[in-house]
This record gives sequence, structure tokens and C-alpha cells, in this order.
Amino acid sequence: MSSFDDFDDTEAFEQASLSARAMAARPMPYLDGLNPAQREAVETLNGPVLMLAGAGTGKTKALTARIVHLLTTGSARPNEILAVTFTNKAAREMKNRVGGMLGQAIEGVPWLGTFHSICVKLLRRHAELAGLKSNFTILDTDDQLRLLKQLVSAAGIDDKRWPARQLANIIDGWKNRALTPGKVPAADAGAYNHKGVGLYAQYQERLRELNAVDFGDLLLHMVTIFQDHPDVLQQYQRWFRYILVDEYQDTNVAQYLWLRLLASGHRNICCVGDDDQSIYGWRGAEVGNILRFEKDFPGAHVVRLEQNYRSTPHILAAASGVIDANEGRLGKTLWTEAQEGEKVRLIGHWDGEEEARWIGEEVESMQRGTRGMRPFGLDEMAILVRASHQMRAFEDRFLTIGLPYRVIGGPRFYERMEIRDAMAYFRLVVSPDDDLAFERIVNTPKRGLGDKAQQTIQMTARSNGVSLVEGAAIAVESGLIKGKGGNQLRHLVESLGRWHEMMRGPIRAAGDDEDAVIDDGAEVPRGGPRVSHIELAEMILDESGYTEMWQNDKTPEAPGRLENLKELVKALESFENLQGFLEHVALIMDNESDDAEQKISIMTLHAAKGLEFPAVFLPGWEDGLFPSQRSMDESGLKGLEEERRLAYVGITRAEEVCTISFAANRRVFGQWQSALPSRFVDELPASHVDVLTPPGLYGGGFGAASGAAPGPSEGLEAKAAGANVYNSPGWKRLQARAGQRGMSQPKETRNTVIDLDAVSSFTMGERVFHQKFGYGAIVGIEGDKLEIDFEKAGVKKVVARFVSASDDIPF
DNA sequence: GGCTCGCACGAGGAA
DNA sequence: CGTGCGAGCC
Repeated sequence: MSSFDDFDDTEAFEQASLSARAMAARPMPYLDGLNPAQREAVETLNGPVLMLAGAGTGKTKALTARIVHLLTTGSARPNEILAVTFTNKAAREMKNRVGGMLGQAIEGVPWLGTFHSICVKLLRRHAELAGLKSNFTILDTDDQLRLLKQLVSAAGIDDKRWPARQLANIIDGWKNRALTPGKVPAADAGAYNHKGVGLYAQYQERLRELNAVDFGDLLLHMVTIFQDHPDVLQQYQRWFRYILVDEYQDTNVAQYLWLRLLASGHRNICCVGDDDQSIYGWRGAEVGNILRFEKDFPGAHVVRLEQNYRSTPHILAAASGVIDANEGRLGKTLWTEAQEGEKVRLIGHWDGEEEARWIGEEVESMQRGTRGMRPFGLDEMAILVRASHQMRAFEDRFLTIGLPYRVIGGPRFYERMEIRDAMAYFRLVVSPDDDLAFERIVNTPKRGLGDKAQQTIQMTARSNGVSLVEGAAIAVESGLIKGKGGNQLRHLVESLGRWHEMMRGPIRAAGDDEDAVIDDGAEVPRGGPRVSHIELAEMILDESGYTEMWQNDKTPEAPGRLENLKELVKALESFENLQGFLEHVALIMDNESDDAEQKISIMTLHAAKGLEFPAVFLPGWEDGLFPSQRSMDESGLKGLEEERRLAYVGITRAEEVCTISFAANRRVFGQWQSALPSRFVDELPASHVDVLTPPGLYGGGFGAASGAAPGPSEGLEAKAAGANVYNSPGWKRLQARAGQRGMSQPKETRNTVIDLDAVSSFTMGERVFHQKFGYGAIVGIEGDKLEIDFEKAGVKKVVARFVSASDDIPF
């Protein structure tokens, strides 16, 4: 019996039918839509292949066609194919497309998933070789950090001078390079005040005790196992006869070694990537891996995909112009048959707030069709920023004008406090010896169990050699923890036990094999009301007092958190039990909201990789912000080149319209600071750029009347600085061009549409609630805009439809 | 033990 | 300007 068959639950492969062999003689319609280069990449099945795929050149299409081709020609059975991606989204898309292209069901499932998800599967099969049990837990960054903090303080290190966060980064770095504590090179011995390596060893030991791994371990353990157990490696070399890797330029050393070990026998490995889109150096990715491919795999077949199906010639030319400044590229020349279209648009602003205001207005204009362009829907537009803190300006502005937006990849759903708390409860119910989960929730909600009580629990558990839950039980029984806290702790321990029993209780599906141990759960009521895992989850959240805690919380976030908890419970529906859910969540961290309303997307450039939009805004192109000063300080030219690739990624996300902007002044840490336009602005080829000169910036009074520009004195100061801003050669050049063509068209004036319902439903002084700003009182009404004095956020103007009457009576 | 206040420090990106 | 943490008070 092969356990490969249960590897994935994708619907596309669910109905088993024809064998691969039976399809061998079938037609291959999927080849018809391919251009010659793609076709070459698809049909070269044996030996190493490097597919250099520029942005928008149809690499996913080629990759999926290759999988289909392997199956159709009978070269491989599904489970002999290993296809690795970086994100779950990419994996999902590939699965769907393979399913669609195949047009018929196949027997078995390819190993298609992220590095991490595949490694989890492998590691669970061989856990004992890493000193683990196969039901190990996967810690996320938060757990990891808490564990490290404990070790750091136990070692008597001043975590002010040596933050645990820093140690976490160092350890991650070692793991990315596939270095176990014993293999850390002497050159790194000084790391973290000469204690880094020792703490790393302790950390690994502690993880083993907890039967846990962190993200880095998933690969590190597998590489170590492959290296130390040739028999295991050979087994997988035989199984995975064809290997495909997406985004190869993003692989780190550990991933590279893992792939090379697996491929070293048959060498049937096809790596797809684009050195120009390598933007993850900071988390250990080595561009060198892709640059070195032909050396690593002599005789490799290199295919370049250069025909772009996404962007207009102007956009491609602008992107090429920027990326040309990088050294040591493999080199590709993108071309397209698309129509000329708009030039890349460039605009400077006085400050960051004006930039947000302009983009807001431009988005609204573009919805209606402006400057001779077709109308764009909100779903067709995106704002891509360098750093997530840039998002706030847009969120604030869009909330004010009532422009619907969605933030992609913000704080992820499963990283939110309330979700992590709830998950900790679930984890504890599933595995009562999950000490980290226990620590997280012993005193959440407040149970009067502070440091002292928690220390007592730790001591008791340690001296009895048991888990924290059991330690807590002993501590209560032996009277070490008394009073209110003691009672509450007893109640918690009892509840955990009760939930645990309910979970193991009879949840039977039709025809399941019942070798479960009913007998040792004596008080489980047989034949009593059956409790589904969903009901159980609700029960846990209710009886623990966790839901109540947020119901009593009056902060503006509380309602949202309760919403999230509801969503969490809803998410359980697609799983059979809590265990399955927890396993899934540890690795799937994406936050897809599938609401139907049209919204403009806001995300970081990193999050935008692999996506495309008809219209893209790229704000904040200022030296220091983009390219990021920190990146340049830390990694010098290498860092700058990575930033430049990021710029390239940004521009190439655009299909039809790309708008780049920068601001002369920006608030940073609450202080106004002036900045020069990004050097990347100078690198944009002038003939493909259209400079939109805002009338307000150079002598006009536009915009002076509105909103919160810097005060007069700050303004003057900034203006003086601003004079330099436009002295850079590139800017002068661009401005001269703008002059020749005449100033751009004056901004159109618009009347705000007044929503009568909204106007009538609020009165002065009324207490209201706003999703983002919380509670406040109305101090002004103006059309559909309300001026509200928020308790936490101060006075803001907000669109009425984002405000609801508060039923909460103050005092 | 919990809460509030004030201070110091900090914003790069993520499975 | 925001958060996170420690001190000091209830």
C-alpha cells in the first residue's frame, strides 16, 4: 500500500480512472498553445533543464504542460513526479491547471506542493531519524521566539543588548544554509556575543524534548537524513523520477542541497526561474543557485522564455531599462506583440499624504475612464509598496473617501492574536503535552495565574518529569497553588481533560474501523450526543471564557476579533477533525478573502510577485525608502541590486498602465523628513516615460486648501529641501521633456455624490463606532462625510457609510 | 497579581 | 507616531 496516494486531497485528481499507460497514445492538445521556446521546455523531458522565464512569459503554463506531457507520454506515473513551489498559492494554481489541461482523471497524485509541505510529509515518515516522533508539532515564528527568549534569559544574557529576535535570525540563517550546530563554521563563532552556537545547540535540544520543529528544521532535518542515511535517499531517488522546481532563483542552500541530493541519480530535474526576480536574498535565497545551474548539472539544456504576454512595450522597456543596471545577469530580452499603449507615468508629490490623495483621486478617475484610457475596475488596479508601513497612508485616505480596498498579505489570519490563542487551546486539547500552547493560554483569559503561579507549575512539572498540564494538576492537588487562581487552574485542567475525552469520543463516519480505545475513557458517555469537532471547538472557546473575554473587551478591535473567531470555526468545516485542521494551518498561512465586492488591492512588492494587474501604482520611489537604506547598508551593492530587481518585479506586474510616484517629504517616526527621488527613477528610459506634473507642486497653489499638509514653517523648510529634490539629472531631464510637451492637463473637478440616507441617519454629538478608529462622537456633518472625534484616534473625517451608530452607552 | 502610565526604541520582506 | 516593556501603584 502506497501512502503516496493520500498525499493530497485535490479534487482534480480525485476520481481515479485511466492509467497513465492507457493515455500514452492520446493526442496532445496542450502543446498547441505553446510558442517554440515553451514547447522546447515542455518536450525536453530527460536530463537537467533550466527554464529561464522572464516575467509574464507563460512559465506556469509551460511548467504545467510539462507535467501533463510526462503523464500523457507515459514517461512517468503521477506519483513519480515531484513538483515544488514556494507558495501554497502557486501549488494550488498548478494543481488546478494540470487538472484542467489533462481533461481526464488519472490514477494517483503527483507530489505537488511547497518545499515545506513536502518536507513535512517526508519528515513524518522518518521522524525517528531526527529524534522526533511522527506527530511532531510545527512551531511558527512566534513560538520560536518565545522559546528562544526563555533560553536567552536562562543563560543570563541581557536581552536588551542581545535581543532574542537577533538570535532567531542568526539561527534561521544557519538553518537556511543547512548548518546543524556542529557544522557552524568557526567564522560564525562570534555570533550573538559568542554564545550563538551554544544557544543554537540548546534550542535544537529543547525542540527535540518538545517534539517540535520550526520552519527551518523541516528542510534541515530532511537534508541531514538524506546525507546520513543513503538508503533512505536512494529510496526517494527511485521514487521521484522527475523533479520540477518553480522559482528556482529563490532557493536557499538547504533547498538546493535537498534538490541536488534527490536529483543526483537520474538528473531529471527541471528548474524554472528568473534571476532578475530574485528578491528573497534576505531570507537566505541564493541567486547563485540559478546562475550556477549549468555547472551543477553539466550538459543542462537551457531554454529562454522571452516572449511576454502580459505588458505593453513601454512597460517592458521601462522595466528592462531599470534592470539593465544590474551586473552578472544571465540576460534575457523580453519582447511582445502587444500594442504600444500608455507610457509609464511618473509623478512627484509634495508629501506622502498628497501622494495618497492623488492616487485616490486618480483611481476614481480611472474607474470612469480618464486621460484617454479605458475605464478600469477596482479589481484591475493595485498599489504596490516597498514596506508595509507605507500602506497606512493609503488606508487612511481610502477610508476617508470611501474607496473600497483590500490589503493582501497583511497580518495573516492565522497570525492574529485571537486566532493563535484559539489554536493554542485546540492544540492543547489534541495534545495535552504541548507545553508551549499551555504557556500561551494558562492565563488567557485572566485566571489570576501570574509569574509566580506559572513558575510553580514549571517547577512541579519539571521535578515530576511531566507535561505542564499534568504539573498544573499536581500543583493544585498538592496545594502549591491555592485560592482563586488555584480554583481556576483546577477548572482549566479539568476542562482540558474533558474536551480531550470528547475529542476522542465516538465520532464515527460510515464504515470506519474502530480500533480506538473506548475502554480507557471510562466516563465518555457511549451513545450520548455526538459532538462534532466544530461543536467541540465552539465549546472550548465558550467554556474557557475566551469568547467572553473579547465580548467584554471594549477596544475597537474586539468586534473584529470575535468575527475572526467565528471564521476560524467556520474554517473547521472543511476538515474531518481538529488534528487535520491543525496540521493544515501550521503550513498554510494565506489569507484569501473571496468577497465579491470590487476593491483595489494594496500589497508589498514582495507579495505581488507572480501577480499581474491592468493598472499598477508604485508609490514611494525615494532613495532610502526604495531602494531601502537598510538593504544597502547591510548588503551593499548586492542589496542595491536586489532592490533593483524588486523595482523590476514591480513594473512588470503592470499590463497596461504603470504609475510611479515619489514624494519630497514624508513622515517617518512622526517627524517630517525630505527625500530625493529614487535612483531607479533616473534609470527609467526617458522615451518610455510620461511625466505628469501636478500643478500644485511647482508654484501653483493647488492642494494648499485641503487637508493636513505640513504646517507653514515645516512647509517652508521642506520646500527649501525640496528645491534639491528636483535637481537630480534624471528628474531635470524628465521635466524638460514635460515642458516641451506642455504641462499636463489640469485636474478635473468633481462633485461629491451625496448619500442622502447616510446624511439623515446621524446627528451631531451622536456616539458612533468605526471599524478602524473605534468609538467617537460626531462633531461635524458635511455631505456624506462625518467629522468625528474618536476616543483613540482623534478627530477624523470619515465617510458616513463606514460608521455605525453605537449602542454602547458611555458610562 | 493586574493595571496603567511613561519611556525608549523602532519601520523590510515571509513559509 | 506606534508599540512593548518595566516600574510602580491599586
